Amino acid sequence: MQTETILNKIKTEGLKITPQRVIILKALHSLKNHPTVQKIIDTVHEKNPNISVGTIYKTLDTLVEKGVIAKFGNGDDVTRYDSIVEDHHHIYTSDNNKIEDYVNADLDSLLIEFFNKNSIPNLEIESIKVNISGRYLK
Amino acid sequence: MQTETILNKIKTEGLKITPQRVIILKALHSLKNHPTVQKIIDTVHEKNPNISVGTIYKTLDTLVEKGVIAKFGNGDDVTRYDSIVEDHHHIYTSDNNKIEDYVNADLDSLLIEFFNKNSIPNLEIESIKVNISGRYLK
DNA sequence: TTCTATATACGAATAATTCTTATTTAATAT
DNA sequence: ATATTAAATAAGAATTATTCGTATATAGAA
Repeated sequence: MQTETILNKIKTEGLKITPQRVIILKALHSLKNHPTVQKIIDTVHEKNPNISVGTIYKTLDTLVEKGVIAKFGNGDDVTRYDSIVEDHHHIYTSDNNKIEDYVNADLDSLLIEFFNKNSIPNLEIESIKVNISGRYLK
Repeated sequence: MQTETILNKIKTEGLKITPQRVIILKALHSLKNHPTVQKIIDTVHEKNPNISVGTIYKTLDTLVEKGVIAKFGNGDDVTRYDSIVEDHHHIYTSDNNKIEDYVNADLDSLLIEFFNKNSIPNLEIESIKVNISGRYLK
């Protein structure tokens, strides 16, 4: 979702469009690689050192709550934010510590079909995300 | 992996079998549901309040490093430990905050086959884990 | 322009995790 | 069985991450 779309969305939800929110959102969108809070704080503070850390945490929480950004954790104790909420998967590599997006509609269909045929008793599935771990060959 | 198997394994790795390690491992194995560190600490302290928190953290780290237990994070800022390292998937439900294991060999084959046909350039895949989110119908 | 609920800054408080160091101990060799 | 020693532990201090409380500021509505 683009920054503008998100701003509209949160406005619709009855939240105010503040300069802080705009700046934080733009920072998140400029950081392509699933940034940690610290990375977002650093980026925001480069040009706006006056925005408080508490506000950044709170704004991110609010955005997650409104479903316009996502939050996830890997096993490394760092919480990461994802500016994309649309369904997609992640590739983790041991080489670098980047987390890449993996989008593949065929995979999605395959999984949906699988769970249609093999449904889990009483469970209504809301999302299926695949985490691919591996390493890049030199 | 059973406690005994793990003890043998870490012994082979040149680590000492200490009472603390045995107690912590058993606690982890008795807690079926992907416990947080806090839960493990509480369980250990029920009968062994003398085992220090630092030791518990360190022991868990060591076990993860040796690959005999696993560590993962969901988006809720809590690090969780998994006594099972063998490939399996997780079901997250919004209702309760439990995380269930999902084991299905057919799903595994399906995924392996898919990525054989649709390999990701230069990436050697080491593991594929599926996170299923949903809610249980009453 | 005024008004008011909401948002922000600031720093204090809390929680989670790591680090430091003196002491203890498991496992090895004797 | 005992001595030896590298590794492990306890304890709590230090660090880092996150949340909270509150006085002030402000976006958006009237």
